[in-house]
Amino acid sequence: MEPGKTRIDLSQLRRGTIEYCVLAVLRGTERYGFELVRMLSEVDGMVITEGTIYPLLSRLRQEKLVTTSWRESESGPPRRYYRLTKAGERALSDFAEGWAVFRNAVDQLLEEGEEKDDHDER
Amino acid sequence: MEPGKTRIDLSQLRRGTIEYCVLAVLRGTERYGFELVRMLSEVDGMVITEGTIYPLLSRLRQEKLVTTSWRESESGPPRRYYRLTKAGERALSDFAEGWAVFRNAVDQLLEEGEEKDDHDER
DNA sequence: CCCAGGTACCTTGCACCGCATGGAACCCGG
DNA sequence: CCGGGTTCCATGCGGTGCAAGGTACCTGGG
Repeated sequence: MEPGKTRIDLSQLRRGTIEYCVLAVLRGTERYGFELVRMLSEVDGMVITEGTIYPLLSRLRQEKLVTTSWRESESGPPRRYYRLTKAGERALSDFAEGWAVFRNAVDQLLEEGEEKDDHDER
Repeated sequence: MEPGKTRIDLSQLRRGTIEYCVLAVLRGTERYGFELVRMLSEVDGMVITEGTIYPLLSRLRQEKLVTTSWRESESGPPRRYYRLTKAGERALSDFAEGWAVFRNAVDQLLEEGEEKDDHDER
């Protein structure tokens, strides 16, 4: 590890949000687990592995936020496709509300009293 | 509780952020634990209790992100005041970076596909 | 004088979830 | 037949928010 580059452990940050990011990606389409890992891994700031997603998907299924259906693949074992339920859609929009409030709270706290260097503008 | 108001458990969301919210509030001033609970509780979306803050503050002290000093109070037991260290300031700004990236990732995922018309402006 | 209630500190234990690890089954090309 | 890609899954550890409970100090009322 280089000094001066104190990387912070951000895995705790992702807690409680990955779940809904998955739901968000499932809006409108069916997708399978491995695909979700690839998709979300490509988003900057969203590291995700199989060890994360499969237990997560099991929980979503158990809570009836998604339904699943097996389908054959031409290049590999069969895939389990996930689709949003009504409850899943509602959970997602509920979360979006809570997220907005929380995000603003954190932004506000981080910005307050930070008027020295401003190199980005929104 | 009204029906149709399915509140989501947001405590998971707070994981890994409260710590830095505390550091943020400590920028420039000294504050004591009980005060921090009251301050953060007033921010919308930031529920916090003593059971959360004291273990958290202990950890911050152990990691040398804050230093403390006892001071008498005129109305009650003595207070332990917390002050940011250099390491604390650095940890805070490191987090702010990571937070911005993560927040944008979540925002992006939540917004995508939320539009009914098929023309985007970005 | 004592005791209820506010202030202020703290510890202990549970629950939750991200992720590392490891494994199974299927297919293909060499 | 063997290695490597794809696709699924289960298990266990570790960090952390929070509820519950405990101590000590001060003030005011009965």
